[in-house]
Amino acid sequence: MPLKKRLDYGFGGYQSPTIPKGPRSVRRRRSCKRLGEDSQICAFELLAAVAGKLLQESESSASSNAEGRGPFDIHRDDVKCEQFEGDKAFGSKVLDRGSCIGSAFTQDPAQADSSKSTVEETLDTRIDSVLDPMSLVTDPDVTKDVNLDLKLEICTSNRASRDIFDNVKGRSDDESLCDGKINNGADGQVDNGKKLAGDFIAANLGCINNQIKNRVNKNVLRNSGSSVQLKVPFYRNPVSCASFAKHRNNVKLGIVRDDDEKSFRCNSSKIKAYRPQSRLGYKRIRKILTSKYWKAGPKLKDSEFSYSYDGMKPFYQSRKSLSPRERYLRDTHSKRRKLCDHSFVVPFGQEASSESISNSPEKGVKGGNNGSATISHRGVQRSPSGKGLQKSRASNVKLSIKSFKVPELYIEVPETATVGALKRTVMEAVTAILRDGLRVGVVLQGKKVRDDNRTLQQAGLSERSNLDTLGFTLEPSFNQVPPVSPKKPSTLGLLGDERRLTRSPVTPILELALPTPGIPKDPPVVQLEKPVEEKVELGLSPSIAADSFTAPAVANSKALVPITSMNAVALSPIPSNQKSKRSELSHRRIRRPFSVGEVEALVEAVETLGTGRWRDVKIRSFDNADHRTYVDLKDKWKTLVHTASISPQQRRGEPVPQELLDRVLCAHTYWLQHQFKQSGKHHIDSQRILEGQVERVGA
DNA sequence: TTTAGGG
DNA sequence: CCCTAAA
Repeated sequence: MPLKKRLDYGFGGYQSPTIPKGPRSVRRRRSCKRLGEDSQICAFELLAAVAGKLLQESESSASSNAEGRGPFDIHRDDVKCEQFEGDKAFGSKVLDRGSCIGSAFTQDPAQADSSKSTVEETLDTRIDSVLDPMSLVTDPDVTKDVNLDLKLEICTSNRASRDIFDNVKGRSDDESLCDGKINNGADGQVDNGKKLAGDFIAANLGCINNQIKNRVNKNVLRNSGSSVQLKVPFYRNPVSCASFAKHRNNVKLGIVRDDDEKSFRCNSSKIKAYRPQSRLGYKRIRKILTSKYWKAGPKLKDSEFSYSYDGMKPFYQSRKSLSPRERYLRDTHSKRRKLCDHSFVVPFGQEASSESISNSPEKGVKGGNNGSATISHRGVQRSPSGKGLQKSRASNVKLSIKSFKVPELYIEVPETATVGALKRTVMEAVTAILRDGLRVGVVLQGKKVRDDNRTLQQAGLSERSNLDTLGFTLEPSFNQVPPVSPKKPSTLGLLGDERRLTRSPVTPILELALPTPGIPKDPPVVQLEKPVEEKVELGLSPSIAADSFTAPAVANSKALVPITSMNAVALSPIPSNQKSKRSELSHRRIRRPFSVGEVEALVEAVETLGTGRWRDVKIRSFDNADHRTYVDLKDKWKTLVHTASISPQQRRGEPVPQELLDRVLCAHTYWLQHQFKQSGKHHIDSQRILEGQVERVGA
């Protein structure tokens, strides 16, 4: 079948050899795009909330939860929680009408709308209802409200710290805060936590709670007079649920929020200070923050946590759950890589803290009991003792982080699943997120500060002037590991281990088959998707930070498999190491065939956004896939169109489902027409056009 | 930097 | 995937 340069699939005689492209100046930078881009699901928050609720319920069966106990009130076989941004709505609707070649565009705007509202309402209720329990979980004995006012003081010291949470875990006494006794600290932590939080029943969460309590409540709250409150913005107004593919018999829930200032219940003004960075900066930050990939973790069992050896691991980890080998790996890793160079030191005097911005290796951070947590950056590897204390001449940089946002999370469970199953799924997801640990990154003026040895001054942070462009990021400790087949739960553990071993710049590419989005899985599926931007509000100082946080794909003991939405699609680990990148520069990139899942995501995005907006496509569906550039996506689309236009016999490589190819052709055709309309400024009745299209297709 | 296309 | 002209 000959392929014309531009395919022309029916449209009454319309030929499109030369489709005028809209001038670049016309490129849309609509706000709605931003909407879609920014809209993230605060799923983690929901999860946390739900988990809290779970806890509550398990604690007292007589819990008086007023809200319905039933599952989310979703009545359709196939509910799609999706809200289209302007463009998308249009495109989808139109496409729907024109749904050519059978299965192409399955979205029914009407249905989507109605169900959307239903879902939203339900979720709203739901979420609200869990809010209380959450606060309880977060801090049963200290926090009275859910507002967060975690004040951090960044001491402009050179003192390197292993990682924030190591230090946060710090003791309440005057013991050295940064003595690097991670293990010991962790031990005490756990034990103590158990004692303190003995009444937490749910094992997993209990574990987490314990540690949180210890590290946050005990060490921060108690030690300091100031308050550290976790603010958990529970939900934001539903704005858009990114790309839900239609699944038979599965209900996907997307907790949606908007990305507006209203999301932040306090200090919106400060948020605004950050906002102006606008899309570009935002995107950049997200890109950076969104570090790569989370992998499915090993199955979870109460006693079976596997912890990352990375950054904040100690925060969530209990030593006893580590095997010797794990411990070894962890330790060696932390030594080998200065993973986290920012430490979260518990409050002790702002004045007394740290060294100046110069390269002084070791500065203790101690002092008055002023209650602010201190983040000390040091440019040098932490010395063993870390007890040093020196007065600094340089002024401290004070920051207050008001809240952390967590990753968007999609949960997919069969309609027939029980509420209990849903709860367990959520619980597992939450647990897995925490279990795998996080790292902290620093972003300054939209750029990630990679050099951990740089001083704040050197990084340009020595003065307040730059604080407003300072951001902290939460990053997954590990690269995402390709999801495993649901049928092979046993491999989960292996992967879990393997990922530890393979996280080197030369990590081989793991290309595992991904479940096709269109194919419902029996086991519940939890997916953490698109990273959610995280904002850190700064209280004392003029700085505000943005924080992003990628979501881990989570697997439960039943072999949960992340569904494919490109954002969660298994990604081959990419060397985060710039050097290796550079050294490889000018080399041809390795070939990375698109998986079906990726194709699906691409198709979905193009259906929505159209061709010619590859950057947007990238952002929309491949934001996390750093190895897919918009050029790649464009190229892939090109080949897809070609593939779709040739006979199946001529196709090579991994077969793409015909359904997808059909959608490719349909979208391709549609957008040709659409572009034509746009550029020609002809306001042709789309209905008629599409009707014509349908006729032709039908014929 | 992003698009659009040829290689 | 790469390379690049254009915008």
